[in-house]
Amino acid sequence: MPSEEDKLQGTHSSRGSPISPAFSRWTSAILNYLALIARERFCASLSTLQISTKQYAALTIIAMYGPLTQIELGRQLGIDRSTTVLVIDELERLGLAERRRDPRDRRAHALTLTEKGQETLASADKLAAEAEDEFYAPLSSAEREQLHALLQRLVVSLEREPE
Amino acid sequence: MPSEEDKLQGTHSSRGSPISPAFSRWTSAILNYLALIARERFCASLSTLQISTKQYAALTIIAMYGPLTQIELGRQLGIDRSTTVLVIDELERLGLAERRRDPRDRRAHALTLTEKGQETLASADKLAAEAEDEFYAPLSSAEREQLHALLQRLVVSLEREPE
DNA sequence: TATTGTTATACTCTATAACTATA
DNA sequence: TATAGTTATAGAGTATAACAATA
Repeated sequence: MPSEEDKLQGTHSSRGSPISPAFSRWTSAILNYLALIARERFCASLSTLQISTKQYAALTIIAMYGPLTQIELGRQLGIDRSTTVLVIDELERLGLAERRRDPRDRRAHALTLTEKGQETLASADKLAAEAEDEFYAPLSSAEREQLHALLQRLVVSLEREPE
Repeated sequence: MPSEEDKLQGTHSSRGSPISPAFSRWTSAILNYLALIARERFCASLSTLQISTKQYAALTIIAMYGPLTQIELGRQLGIDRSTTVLVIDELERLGLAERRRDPRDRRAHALTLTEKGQETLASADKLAAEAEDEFYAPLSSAEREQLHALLQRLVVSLEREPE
């Protein structure tokens, strides 16, 4: 949040505690609650691959936009340079990503995925799809698409705002 | 609430950084992103009253269910006993809530709002309503209700689950 | 023994500031 | 001078464990 948003990473599980009816009139309160639960569950699912949601996000960005620098990755993830260092440190330790010297700018690193990184990403994508299927199972296909579309509209509108 | 929900309280503002298109296929990723923005904005709005979203949540619960104990409040907020102490410390310091001895159990505190606390809660409720109106302005009334209903359905389904 | 509130402590995630090596 | 990456450090928010008072 701020990935604060991604606070409450894989730390302590606040599982259980349902949202109080006192807040159910606020759409944003429900939004926050559901986002938390979804994150917790997906995080638990990803733990079988030994990675966090932020690391999964990093793998996704590197695969899609790589090779790219740490600054560029941090921008896509919405995190600081120094935080990016830690994320890549861990991915490199796990053998999922590599830092290479960028030939055109020797200050920068060119980030790429290893073969294992690509495999892990594919597995994580599968887990993500399963987690979504489970989480939105109470809705029909049409309703689920409707929800996605409404949320997407809000995102697009936010990006248009001057603020 | 689960905080985490409320992590990323009013700390550093990562405003700006939009969600990467790389994640837009996941409804839960959008959910997390929107929840973050909504929380940030509401938090900024509440800062005029000198309180955080968690403190606002506490005021709401005390007004609705009070007098109640700190344990009970913590349960409603989804936070630990020790964290509850800090929340109440601050509310008491601001003159918004009071700890009284519960006559039936002298270990416990009976939490109540002061008059100023009730006034602050009313102001905060107004700010919350305004924040919601602004945030969901891109949607029509019908769409906004639809969104709320879909999210509410997910919450209800989650509570039914054995897990 | 169990529970309420409290305190001390530790842990996680993150950012800020200062440093280095390049540019 | 400015920028990419790194490191050391600090802060916010939270939980865990131990304790006193009470049940």
